[in-house]
Amino acid sequence: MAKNLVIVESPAKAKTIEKILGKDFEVISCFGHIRDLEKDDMGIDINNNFKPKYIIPDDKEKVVKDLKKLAKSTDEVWLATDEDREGEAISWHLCEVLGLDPEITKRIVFHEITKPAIEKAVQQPRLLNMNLVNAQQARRILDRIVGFELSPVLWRKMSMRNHLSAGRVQSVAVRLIVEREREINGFTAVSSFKVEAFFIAKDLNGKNITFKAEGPTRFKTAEDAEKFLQQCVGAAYAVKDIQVKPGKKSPAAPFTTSTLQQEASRKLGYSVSKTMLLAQKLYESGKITYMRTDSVNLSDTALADIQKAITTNYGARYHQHRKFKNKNESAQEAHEAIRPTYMENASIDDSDSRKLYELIWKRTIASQMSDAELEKTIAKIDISTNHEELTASGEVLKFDGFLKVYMEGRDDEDESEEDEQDGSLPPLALKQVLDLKEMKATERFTRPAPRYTEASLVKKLEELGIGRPSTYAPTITTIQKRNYVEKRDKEGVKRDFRILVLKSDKLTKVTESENTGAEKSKLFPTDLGMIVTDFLSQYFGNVMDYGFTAKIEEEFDEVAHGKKIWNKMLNEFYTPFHKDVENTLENAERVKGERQLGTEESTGKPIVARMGRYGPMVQIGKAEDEEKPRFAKLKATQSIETITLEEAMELFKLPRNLGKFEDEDVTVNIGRFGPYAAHDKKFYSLKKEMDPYTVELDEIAPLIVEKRTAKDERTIKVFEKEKIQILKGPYGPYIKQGLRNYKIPKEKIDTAADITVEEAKAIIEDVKANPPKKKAPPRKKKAE
DNA sequence: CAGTGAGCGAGCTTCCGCTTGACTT
Repeated sequence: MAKNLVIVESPAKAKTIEKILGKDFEVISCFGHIRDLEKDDMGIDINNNFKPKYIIPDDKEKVVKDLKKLAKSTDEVWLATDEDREGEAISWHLCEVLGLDPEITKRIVFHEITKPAIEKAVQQPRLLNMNLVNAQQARRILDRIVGFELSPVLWRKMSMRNHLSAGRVQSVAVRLIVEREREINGFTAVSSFKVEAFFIAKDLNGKNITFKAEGPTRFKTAEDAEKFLQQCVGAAYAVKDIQVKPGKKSPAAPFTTSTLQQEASRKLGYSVSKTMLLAQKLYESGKITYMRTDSVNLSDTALADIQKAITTNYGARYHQHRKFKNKNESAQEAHEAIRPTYMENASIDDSDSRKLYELIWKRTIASQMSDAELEKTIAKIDISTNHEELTASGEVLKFDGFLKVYMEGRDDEDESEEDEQDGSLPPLALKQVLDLKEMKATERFTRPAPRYTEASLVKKLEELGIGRPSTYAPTITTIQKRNYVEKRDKEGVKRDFRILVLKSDKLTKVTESENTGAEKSKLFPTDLGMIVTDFLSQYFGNVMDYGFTAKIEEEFDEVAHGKKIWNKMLNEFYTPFHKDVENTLENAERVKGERQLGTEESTGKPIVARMGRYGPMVQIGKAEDEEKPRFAKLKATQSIETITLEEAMELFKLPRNLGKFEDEDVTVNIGRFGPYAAHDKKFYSLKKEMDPYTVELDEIAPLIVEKRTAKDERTIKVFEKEKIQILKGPYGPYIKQGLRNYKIPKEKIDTAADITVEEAKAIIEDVKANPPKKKAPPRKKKAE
């Protein structure tokens, strides 16, 4: 047994550190937090100065048991959890649980897993910082209060009330998406005319090439643009001025969790959870450093390693030492930036994670490479018939620098409308006369801000200081699981635009069309998300404010610096917050999100769109009317906020009766699992390309026949009387009786077709007697 | 698998931030 026990958070880290520290040290992982607030009564004694009640969660009991055993049989325990608020708290919980004295237990910290950093840390142990621990407790308790007081308000006040939730992070994330959607819905595109002239000139080899020059202004109307082009009839064009300016581009900082998620989304099309899953794999196999980090820092050993790789691969001229500073104030920088552990591996074998690894490798390398050097040329071109001038600009790369390896991607949000890459210009001389090929005035439209992708939402949250590297991916999963937000594509719509062309002194007009507004894999708010957001914003404006987290983070910092008492700070938050909760429970009406659409022509009955118990719907007539109201579910892409009366009426065309097949009616409707046809008490899902509003009987009939034969193929054997079937499933053959399925024992799988009634019955009895183990055991009620 | 939609109200749900495994009726 080693003399010293070092406890870290991550097992992969434990392995590496143990190698560095040698045989006197055993390094073990506690797998993150080992205690959490109890769930009953929120786990907080609010009337007793917010005294927390901590328990060891079921899935941590084994870890804690092992830690206790090791701690007992060792001379000294060292706490080496991460150097941030959470890490400090984990160390304190370890003291409490393992019976260590926080006044003497050695606490060590390092920001990088390198031999010098760790050896240095061991030589300079400190003690637990209780102020920092208290800041963490305040953070934890505040989040619990917000979550566990707001969620029940939703259960009481929403018409759909199962599994709803609210929280400091998730509710603001949903709000961002809701507000962006409304911004887009309320946006009106304005058009203007952009003038481009195409000239011909000789390049260095004497070959004619075409280059582009832009007009002086954008014209608001087609008339103004036409007037300008008319003025250019018969004009001569000459170069009036040439300016050449040097320029440069610098590489981006190495990856943090958030920038990795953004780039993997832009360049590889990965969801944030896919990125994190692959990064975890790379980390566990020792290929990259820790993947949940907000730091852009690189260790000295890494810097030396990177310099070597650059010099070997590209030459010394391509290396430039850089130190990046974090732009983000909320960063806690407990780790390094995300980088390969060994720069000599430019790629790896694993096919799943190779692309992500190469992205990390390139980004890391590029971050220590020279600037790219450019030469920007701007030429002004005179028009003889008026006083206006045209501008041609070109950019030539003089030295590629970091661009040899890597260029950061962009979100459409950052792009201005004219974002075409400037090409190179032919050599031009002052007063040179130019041949005009043609001049065009093209109608262009302003665009609303794009909807968020998962990754651009993470970027926004990070800017607001909301959430942490370990929670970005789970938060995005949560708001989708709660059905506040959904990820989907949107088809664009066709739009005409006008072009005026001046060629050989003749003006012509053409109209072309383009597809606009198409989006792929974007986040859309659901009706539920909008209604919940509106409700929370109305009654809990403070928590829903985009600056709320930043504000309380400042207070947590004050606690961490000993300038504020943690429970006093909590009390200042809680008193008004809880008053809002009580007031809302007492006074707020149940929310239906109702919107009037108009009246039904034939009867004069009101038509509304609203939230029902099973989702958004439209309703004709009122509940208190003599005749029952009619209901119809909204389609997946429709929303209460934007549906029109015409679209609503269309929904009432279902169910449709298509006529008879084999003497039974065939009806078509949309159910819980999408469009289906019903025939002879059986159901058939419609194929994706079939539209339930227009589909015909002769398209449904093959569906019915097809399902019958598929069922025959799936069936191995049937015992009619006992209602037992032996069927072929995706995991192999199984037995079905009534609605329940039973697993066939391994030794009989291959001869499933030979199973007799008696054998099948025996298997069923056997499974019933020894039910298969469930994934998660049912929650234990305390026996005390 | 594929009805529903009012109101009453059993008993249920819920947060954020640290960390990884378990698992195919």
